[in-house]
Amino acid sequence: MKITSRFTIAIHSMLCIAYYSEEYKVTSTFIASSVNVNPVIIRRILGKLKKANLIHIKSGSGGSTLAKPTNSISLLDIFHAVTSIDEGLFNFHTNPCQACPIGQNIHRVLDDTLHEFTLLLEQYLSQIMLSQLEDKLHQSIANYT
Amino acid sequence: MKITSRFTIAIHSMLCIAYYSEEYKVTSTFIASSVNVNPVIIRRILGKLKKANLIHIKSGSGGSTLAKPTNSISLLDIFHAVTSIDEGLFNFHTNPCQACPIGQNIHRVLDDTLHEFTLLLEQYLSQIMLSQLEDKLHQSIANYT
DNA sequence: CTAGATGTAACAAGAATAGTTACAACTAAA
DNA sequence: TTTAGTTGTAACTATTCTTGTTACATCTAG
Repeated sequence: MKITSRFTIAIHSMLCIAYYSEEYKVTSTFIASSVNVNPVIIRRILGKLKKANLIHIKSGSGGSTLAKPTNSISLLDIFHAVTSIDEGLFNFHTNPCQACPIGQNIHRVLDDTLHEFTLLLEQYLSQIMLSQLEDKLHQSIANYT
Repeated sequence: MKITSRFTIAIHSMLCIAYYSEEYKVTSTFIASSVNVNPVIIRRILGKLKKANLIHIKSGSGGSTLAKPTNSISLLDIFHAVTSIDEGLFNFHTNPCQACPIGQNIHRVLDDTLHEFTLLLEQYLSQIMLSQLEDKLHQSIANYT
C-alpha cells in the first residue's frame, strides 16, 4: 500500500510553477529537470492538474501558471487531481457469506469506521495550503544555501 | 491507491475467531467460507496475524484463538500485521535536481507534513479496538436477523 | 515558416494483489 | 499406528497499477 509518487511530483510541480512562473516560462521539460523524470510524466500530471482547474497551460507556445492563489489550493485538491479513490480507499472482499452472521454483518460493522477514517485523512490534507509549503520553501532556501 | 483487502479480511477473520473460537474449532477453511475466498488466502493472513502475536494457531489439529482480549487489539495492530509501510506511506520521487532550489529543498518542505499524515492515520487506527467492532457486530446481529 | 511546446498513443518493465493447485509436515483421535 | 483433517508454503497464473520510454500529430509565437 503506497501512495503514488504522482502526488509528491504534483506538489513539486505546483511549487515550481508558483516559484518561477512570474519570471520564466515554466514548461514540462523545465519541471521535468527539477523533478528529474521524463517530461511526459510531468505532462500527464499537469494534464490532471489542469483538468482539476488548478493550473492553466498555454498550448503551443508552452508554459504553466497557477489558476488560483496558493492560499486557496489545498493538498487535498492536488491529491484528488492525481489519484482516484472514487470507489473508496479500501479494497473490501466482495461477497462475504450471507449465511454466516459475520459475513452478513461485516459491512454494517466496518463501513462507518472506514468512511470516518477516509474523511479524517481528507480533512487533514484539506487544511494544508500550498502557500504554507511555499513559506517553508522560502525558509529552507534562506537557511540552506 | 488502495488499501489491500488483506486488511478487511484480517478484521473479518479476527471477528470470526472472537465470535466462534470458544465453541467451535475455527479453521482456515471455516473462515474462508465466511469471507468467501480460497482457504490459502486466509492461511497467509492468519500467518501474519500469528507473527504479530495477535492469534495462536494450533498446528496439525487446527484452529485459531485470540492471543489477547479484544479490548487490547487495535485496528492498527491488525493493519501493521498485514500491510507493510516500512519505508513510508508515500512513493517519493528519487533524485530531485540538486541544482534547483526546489529540487534541493523539496524534502525539507514535505517530509514533516507527510510524516504527520502517517502519524494521524496510525493514531486513528490505534484508537479503535476490536472489542468495539465486536459490540457493533452483536448489535447488528440483534437488529437484522 | 519554423522552432519549441503540448497532448496522447503505444508499448514495456516491474511490483503488488489476488487467486489457484499441490504437497510435505504435523497432530489428535480412532 | 494408521488416518483424516489441518497447517504452512511453494509455485504458478492473471490482473492491475505504476513508472518510464519513444514517437508523433498539433498548436502557436516570433
